[in-house]
Amino acid sequence: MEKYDCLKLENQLCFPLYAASREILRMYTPLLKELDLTYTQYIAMMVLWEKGEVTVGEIGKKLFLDTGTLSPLLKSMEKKNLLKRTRDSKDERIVKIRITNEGEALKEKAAEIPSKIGSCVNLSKEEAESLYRILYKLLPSS
Amino acid sequence: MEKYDCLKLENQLCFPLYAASREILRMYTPLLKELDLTYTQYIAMMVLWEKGEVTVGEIGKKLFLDTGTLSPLLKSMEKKNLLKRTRDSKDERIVKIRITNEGEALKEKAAEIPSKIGSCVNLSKEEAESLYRILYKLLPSS
DNA sequence: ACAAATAATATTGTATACAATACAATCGAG
DNA sequence: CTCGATTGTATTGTATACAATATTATTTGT
Repeated sequence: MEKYDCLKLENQLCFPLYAASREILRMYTPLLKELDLTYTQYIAMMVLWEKGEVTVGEIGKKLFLDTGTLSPLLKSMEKKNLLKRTRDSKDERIVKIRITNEGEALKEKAAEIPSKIGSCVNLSKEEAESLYRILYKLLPSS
Repeated sequence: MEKYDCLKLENQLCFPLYAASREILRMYTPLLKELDLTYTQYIAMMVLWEKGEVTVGEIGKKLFLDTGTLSPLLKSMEKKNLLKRTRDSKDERIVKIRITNEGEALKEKAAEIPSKIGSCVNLSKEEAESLYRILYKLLPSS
């Protein structure tokens, strides 16, 4: 092993992770476009579909995104009537994000997306499970 | 399995892929800052450290990035004297990217980065190999 | 030879990401 | 009680990403 071999792309673990992530995002784009959502908006909606109402901070923790990303994202989603932002009356620092009926309705169409993606991704069940498990080891356990 | 269970974050394969990718990028950021590089610039340098001279299109193919990302990236790297851009005299459509001495010199410092990252990532050898193999299955085989 | 197709790169427009900073509201030790 | 520390969001600045479009140069069919 040469001194600089570690700097070759094919010897890096991070690079295929980065590239595969973008590759899958690109697969989602045309499907999500039919719902007028981006991928980031889609996973934010996932939190709302499950919880109904959450704070900005809770979304950030779940998605590993900071407010620099979320603030403008949530504002643009409010403009599209997917959610409503309101300051908590008890603690004015907190902004509560509540899903609207329109946002809730989108769930129906969205439910078709995962299987469409699944059929494009060519992994065995074992590989998918293994990938899932290893990826979660890379995330901060909180 | 409920109809909407597929829309839960924890049942998604794409989400941990996306989150883990960003997580690792964040680990690189402070290390690369010492070299005044971003991660995208770093992997572009990897291509140059290995090849010396390549076309824009070749970099794009290797990194799975399109010209909308690469054009401004390579221009800013030229400003930092890491590389030189020149039109091919035989085919004026092609822009050749050639590493400079300054860019070549950076290789020395960069060689320390992979091991530093490796020591932060808590995967066994088997897990790392498995992850690597599966991720490459997600990339277009070209 | 030359118009149409193709190829390589650049530009534009939109949407993230995230570090750094700011700021307002609440908490907590003394 | 009160002021410094902490918390929750927002803003700013910089750097990607990528779809869509444009531009310029070669290639190709006839």
